[in-house]
Amino acid sequence: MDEPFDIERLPLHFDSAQAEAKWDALWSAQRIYAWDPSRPREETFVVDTPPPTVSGSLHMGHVFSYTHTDIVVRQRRMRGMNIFYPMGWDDNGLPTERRVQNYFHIRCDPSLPYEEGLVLEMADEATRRSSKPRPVSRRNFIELCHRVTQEDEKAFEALFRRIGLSVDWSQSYATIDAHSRRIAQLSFLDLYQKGLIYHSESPTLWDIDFQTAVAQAEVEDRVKPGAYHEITFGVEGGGSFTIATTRPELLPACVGVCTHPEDARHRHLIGKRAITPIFRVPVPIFASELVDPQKGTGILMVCTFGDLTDVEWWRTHKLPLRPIIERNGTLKPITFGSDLFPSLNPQKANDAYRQLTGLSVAEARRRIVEMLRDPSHSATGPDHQGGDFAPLRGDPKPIQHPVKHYEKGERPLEIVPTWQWFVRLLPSPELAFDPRAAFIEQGQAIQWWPEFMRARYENWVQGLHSDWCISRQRYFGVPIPVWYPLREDGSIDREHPILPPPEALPVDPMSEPPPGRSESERGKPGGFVGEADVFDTWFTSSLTPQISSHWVLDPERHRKLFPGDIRPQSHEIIRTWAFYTIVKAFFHERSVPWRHVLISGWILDPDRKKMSKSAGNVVTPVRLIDEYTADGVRYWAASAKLGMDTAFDEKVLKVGKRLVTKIYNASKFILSQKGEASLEAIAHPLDRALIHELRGLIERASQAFEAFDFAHALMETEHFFWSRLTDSYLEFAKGRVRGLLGSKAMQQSALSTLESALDVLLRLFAPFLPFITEEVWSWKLAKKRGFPSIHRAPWPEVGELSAVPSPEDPEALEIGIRLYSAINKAKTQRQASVGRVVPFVQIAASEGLVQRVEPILADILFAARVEKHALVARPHLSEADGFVIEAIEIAPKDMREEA
RNA sequence: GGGCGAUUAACUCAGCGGUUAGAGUGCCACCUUCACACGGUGGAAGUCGCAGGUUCGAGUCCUGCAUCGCCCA
Repeated sequence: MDEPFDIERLPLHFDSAQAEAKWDALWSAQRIYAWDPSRPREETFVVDTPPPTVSGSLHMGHVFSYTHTDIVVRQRRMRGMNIFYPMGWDDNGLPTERRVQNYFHIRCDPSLPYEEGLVLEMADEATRRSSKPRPVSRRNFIELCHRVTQEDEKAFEALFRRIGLSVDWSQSYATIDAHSRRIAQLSFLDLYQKGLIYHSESPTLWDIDFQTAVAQAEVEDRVKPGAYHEITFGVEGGGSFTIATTRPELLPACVGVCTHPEDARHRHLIGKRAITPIFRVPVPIFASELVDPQKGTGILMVCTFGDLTDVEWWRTHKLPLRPIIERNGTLKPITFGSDLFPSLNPQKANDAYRQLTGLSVAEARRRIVEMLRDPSHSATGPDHQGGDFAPLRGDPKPIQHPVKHYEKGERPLEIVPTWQWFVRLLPSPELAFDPRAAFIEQGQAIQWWPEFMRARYENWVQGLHSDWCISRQRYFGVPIPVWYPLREDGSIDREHPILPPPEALPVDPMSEPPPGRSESERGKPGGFVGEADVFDTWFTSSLTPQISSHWVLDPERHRKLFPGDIRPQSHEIIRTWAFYTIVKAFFHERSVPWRHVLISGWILDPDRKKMSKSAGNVVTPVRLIDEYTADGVRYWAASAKLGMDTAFDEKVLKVGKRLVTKIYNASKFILSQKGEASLEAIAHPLDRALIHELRGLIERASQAFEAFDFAHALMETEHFFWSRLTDSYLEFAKGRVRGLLGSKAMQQSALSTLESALDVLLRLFAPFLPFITEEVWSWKLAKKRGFPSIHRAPWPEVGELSAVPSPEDPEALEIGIRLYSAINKAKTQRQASVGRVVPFVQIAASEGLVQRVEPILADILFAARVEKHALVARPHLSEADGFVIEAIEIAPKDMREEA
């Protein structure tokens, strides 16, 4: 940077790899991207960066969206904003646990004691196949999770640096680090105090493989094959009816029967009691609008629990709770003939149920279907102890139906009553307002880019049907900061949880005693137990603005950073990340978390499938950066507008690299010219026309950035650079620049125009192509303009060119291009290169055009290597006809030296 | 089933009420040219998904339909 610029020393080709490494190191060393905490909020631009899930590798989808953010950030920085652009790592949660289990071939067994100094190596494939996972203690497991994520974070940072993200790395956080744990636990205490959190044993969506609760936002419907089983029930006092169910194995959990109030087929049954087959349990028959008379037989059994409607009926009709599914998805032992499980024939019921105990849901279904084929299990007879026909009517009818799955899970979710913590999202007597209406309002106070993405958010809020279950039965997560007293009989008193004071956070209730108690009381009657559950990862991730702003811990910093300016993210997590973040900001401070949400689209493979690790169609970035340069890769990302899914196409990267090369070469030429450039010297009509057009470009590019339409700004800038500057103006100016044409003043005018235009264009390109622009800037302009880094130089403004008067003919450049093209075309059609000398050309045009081209004619003809010419006005030509080459002579190749 | 988006040249995309619809890539022809062959010049290439409608005028607005994708049931 200190070396004087010397054209002779510049290599023919731009060494991008060397330059990228050099600038990354220099930017770091000079803290170009550091946030300045002393500047006020109005001058600050705050980014709520998505913390990537640290899962081992980044693909082009990541590069795509992170580059979008960086482009916006870099432009704002050049506009003088004090940028707060942190990086977070989302390392807690299931993806990390799964990766760590697989990496070391281990599983967590919380009953095991901690092994001091446990060192494990990555397991090889043979070990994974031949042996069972090694059990490790909870604490060892968590330590191993930390180890793996720290390695992953390094790899992620390296890649993010390679693509030139202007992140302030000193502001990094991890969602599992002590600071994030403290903020998450503070959030819990605050919500608890505000009555927005409650603890209850209630039916919860439950993944039987991961054995954890999941929230509505993590559930997805998958269309799976199933079958309607038509099963005949008896009726107390005589009669029968036939229900249809896809889950016959839940028959022992049946607590009621339900039909539509208007359904004439079943209206006579309402108010009576039905008797279930096999188990002979009397259950009430009631009516509900929620029943779809078109589905199945129009009458159905209500179980605890087959689906979420069952939960609703169970609540509203105060039905008994008869859960039969264990947390691992098998049928638990139960005894009929008890208060909870009544039966008209307990012995038969228990004989039957015994065959189901311990079976998986799928196995139990097959077994119970066999039983239902036996007429002796029918409850339709007068004493309900058998009947004339089997309860199962005909064969099950196969259907395709949506089944709820955990988004990361394989087997269908069950609904299991468990103790869980919830954040209120639905209206309730405890709240003075409808949270959903408030969330919609908050969404409207935020600007969504593109605007239509707001509909995704509103759809989600309107469809909310559950409070937010925030507890997870996992290990690597933020602990829920709660203990429970143990009664004298050793039972857990969940009604009186013990919470820590805010200053004690973060706490781990599994390894620390509550305030004022001693660890020796743990697990003893009269003592306490720690809450073993951890938070849903979204409970922490929804606090990224507060984690960055040090909410509660540093009010002054918080005021400078909250609410933020932009939240970049992708559209599939509007219902989770965007939604929960809005919820938290509203509940904690009645505020929006940020002013703008920027939604990047997806990168699709050529088959238009989303590029994702699980789909196995990822393209890894490093090879592409090596081949097309970091700027080239960024060019590709920058070419796509926000919200638009884009098919991955390597051709676009190639174009990016071509642009980088062109900037390098054109800059080399322009900046190697001798002489002092100044705006005041710009006097030639062509020069003033170029500057005039440049002012228009600055306006259009700046406006595009206001609407976060960086792709448009890039397109405009690129087009100007290529077609106005390098393809034409640069050629027209060469005669004067070399002193071969016109006066000394006109030479000054040309080189001043070139340098000024390059100066502006480099700055317009800088947010997109940070490496090549910084490289070129450093040659000469850095010192001359007094901004050592282009990324701290001012974003171009029209006003900075005000020393250059408007051209008399604003279209002078356009007219020049038309003449130049006409001559080039004539040469090409005669199979001559554009470099060939033209001893004579006769050009015809309209009278008006002839007059307009006069002031610039010499420059154009020089560029076209014309020696003698005749320019004639033809009355039959209009200005739109342009220039007509009526005659042209082209010199032989070897004459070009004489030019 | 409800909501949202996409559908423009072989490919990737601009254009979103106003003259014969654009760019880049690819293709074809030509050109080593003094910043650049990691170039340049020129060319061919589209009934703007389909059908109606509004308008003096419609890829551009409206209504249906089709196909693809996403979100939600």
